Amino acid sequence: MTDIKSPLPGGPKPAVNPLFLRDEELRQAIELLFFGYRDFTAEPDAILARYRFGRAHHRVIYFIGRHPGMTVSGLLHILRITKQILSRVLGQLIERGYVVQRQGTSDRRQRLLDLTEKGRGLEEQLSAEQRARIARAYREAGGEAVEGFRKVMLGIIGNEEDRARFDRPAGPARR
Amino acid sequence: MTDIKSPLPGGPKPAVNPLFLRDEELRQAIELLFFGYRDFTAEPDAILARYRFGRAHHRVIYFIGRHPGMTVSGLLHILRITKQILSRVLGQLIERGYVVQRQGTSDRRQRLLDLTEKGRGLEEQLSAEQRARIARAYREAGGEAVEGFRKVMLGIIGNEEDRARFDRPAGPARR
DNA sequence: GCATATATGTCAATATGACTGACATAAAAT
DNA sequence: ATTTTATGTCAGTCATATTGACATATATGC
Repeated sequence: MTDIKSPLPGGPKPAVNPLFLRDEELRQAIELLFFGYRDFTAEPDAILARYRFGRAHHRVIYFIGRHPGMTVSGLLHILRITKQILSRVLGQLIERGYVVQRQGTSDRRQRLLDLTEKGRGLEEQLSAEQRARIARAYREAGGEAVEGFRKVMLGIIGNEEDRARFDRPAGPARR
Repeated sequence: MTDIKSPLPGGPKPAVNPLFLRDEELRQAIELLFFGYRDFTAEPDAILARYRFGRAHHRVIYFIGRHPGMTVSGLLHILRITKQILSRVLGQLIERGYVVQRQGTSDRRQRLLDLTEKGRGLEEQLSAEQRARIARAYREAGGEAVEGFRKVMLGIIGNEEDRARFDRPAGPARR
């Protein structure tokens, strides 16, 4: 697109947006993220409401499901919330039988967290909606677009540590 | 880059994962959105906190700035919140001089909303951080990736009406 | 072994964002 | 003239999130 860098093959003067990253394009990106995230979270939120859970419960369930044996401090680090609010949300999930704790073996101060069967059921139900939405979007956009989406999203994620999660540990394994 | 569409120059069989949309890839997308949105909103949130405003104030300021003369019901429709909470947030913004109301001309029941100079100043400050983040990500990812990002995000946005906002009313004006 | 640091938990106070439900007013539409 | 629409407001409730203070158990360093 927009051939900056390529010196315009003899045509009339460039006239193509000299800045390229113009305000309109950047604002559209802001809005894509806003509307996208709004819609991306709407369905799980509706399910959660039926359980009298909130979005925070979803995130906790999601990451424990993704990383069984996750510690409390691991969750705090990912979610960037305070231990007080995590403690409450986690306490509710444990009390209602979605999550279990066990003591760490090498460090017995740690509480290792796992989903119960019930927890895996809810996790599946919640993320199924999101996976279906992504799958549809990916399918319609095509493989090349998906690569572009990943690149841009990785660029938006600020720190290297978080980016490192996406080194395709079990990714599409293409090539 | 990445020459799909060009039919693989005589190479060995495609062998590209038959399912392609596997669970791992979809979960990575979920996490890209989670981490991306988290980082995307972190800086504005920090600025807003200094004004004792919240994310809701940001969204209201953003969309009024984007669409001067926006009505209350227009905001309600975009933000998908109740009039009660909008009324409170909007009231605070008006009271503190960031937004002004004027009566609609064709329909005098309407309150048309605009940013004041002060409001534009704050809007600029808030979205500058986000635009800089996107600009960096776009620049690093390249134009083709940006197109892919847009395609996928549009796919994630559920309804046609919201998607229609992105018909490049003033987009890159390519071709 | 003692001191310190870390992992976790808990009590309290506070703010924001969001909801439902009920009701009110002004103006437009039929 | 009645009804509908655009907006606003009061009241109650809940989830998410904060800061600050303090407690306990366990590791770790010296």
